[in-house]
Amino acid sequence: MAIGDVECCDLYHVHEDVVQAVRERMPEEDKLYDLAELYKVFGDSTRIRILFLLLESEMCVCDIAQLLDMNQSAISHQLRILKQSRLVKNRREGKSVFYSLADDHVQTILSQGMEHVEE
Amino acid sequence: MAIGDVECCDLYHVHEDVVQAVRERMPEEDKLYDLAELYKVFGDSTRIRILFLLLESEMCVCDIAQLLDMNQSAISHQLRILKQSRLVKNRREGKSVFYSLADDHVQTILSQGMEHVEE
DNA sequence: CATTCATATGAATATCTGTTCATATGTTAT
DNA sequence: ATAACATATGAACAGATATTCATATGAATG
Repeated sequence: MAIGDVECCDLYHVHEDVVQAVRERMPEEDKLYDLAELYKVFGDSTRIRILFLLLESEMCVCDIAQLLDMNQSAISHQLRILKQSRLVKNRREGKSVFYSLADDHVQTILSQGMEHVEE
Repeated sequence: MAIGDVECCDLYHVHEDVVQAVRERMPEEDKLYDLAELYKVFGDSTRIRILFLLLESEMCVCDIAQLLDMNQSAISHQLRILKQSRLVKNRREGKSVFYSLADDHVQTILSQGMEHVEE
């Protein structure tokens, strides 16, 4: 048994070259972690609904809260998470703060996922 | 103030036609919920790592557990979740059960997300 | 048929996460 | 400056979730 082989199921199902290939082609741990973190942000129906609203037009916190029938604080907390992930951006106009999607990428990811769900 | 208008921020930021447009173009609640559920599955680094392993080749539970240095039970639980979401499929070969990606869609979603992360 | 090995599953637990409540910050107008 | 309004934020709580442990199921082999 060569170094790098994986002993498994009391047999050697996976040979050294395959293990090497898998290990080499696996992205770094950090990237996989970040990727999971990104999906986690999409993985909440409140945030998904916010994103779909913003797909239509920019909105202030109060607009979103009313359209989703939720309280202002909850929306504000979620917007903070969305902003930290750079999925939305905001601009202040007087007392209001208007949120919009950060870039086209968000729309792409959403439609991609929607395709899968609609299958 | 017409029916359908949203009173907001003590002003009428959103007019009836905009509200109507947003409401009409919003996907159904059920779909948004399902979409969030889908992303939730991708939103865990153990499951992400499993998916990236399976991108390379099909593997039995034991292979995966060893490659990820986790115990068999944990992997089995996660594979169950992945299978319920139809992201992976499996086949039995003797005592082993081999898992693989359910379809090309999974790969597309993964690479899509990875693009965003790598920006 | 009993044993061994691979996988699945239920219960328990510790951790994480979303919402609410109370309150702070920041802006406008009187 | 003070009042009124929009938003942000911290603490607390309830509900969800990933992992572990113990054990069950299922298949091959002597």
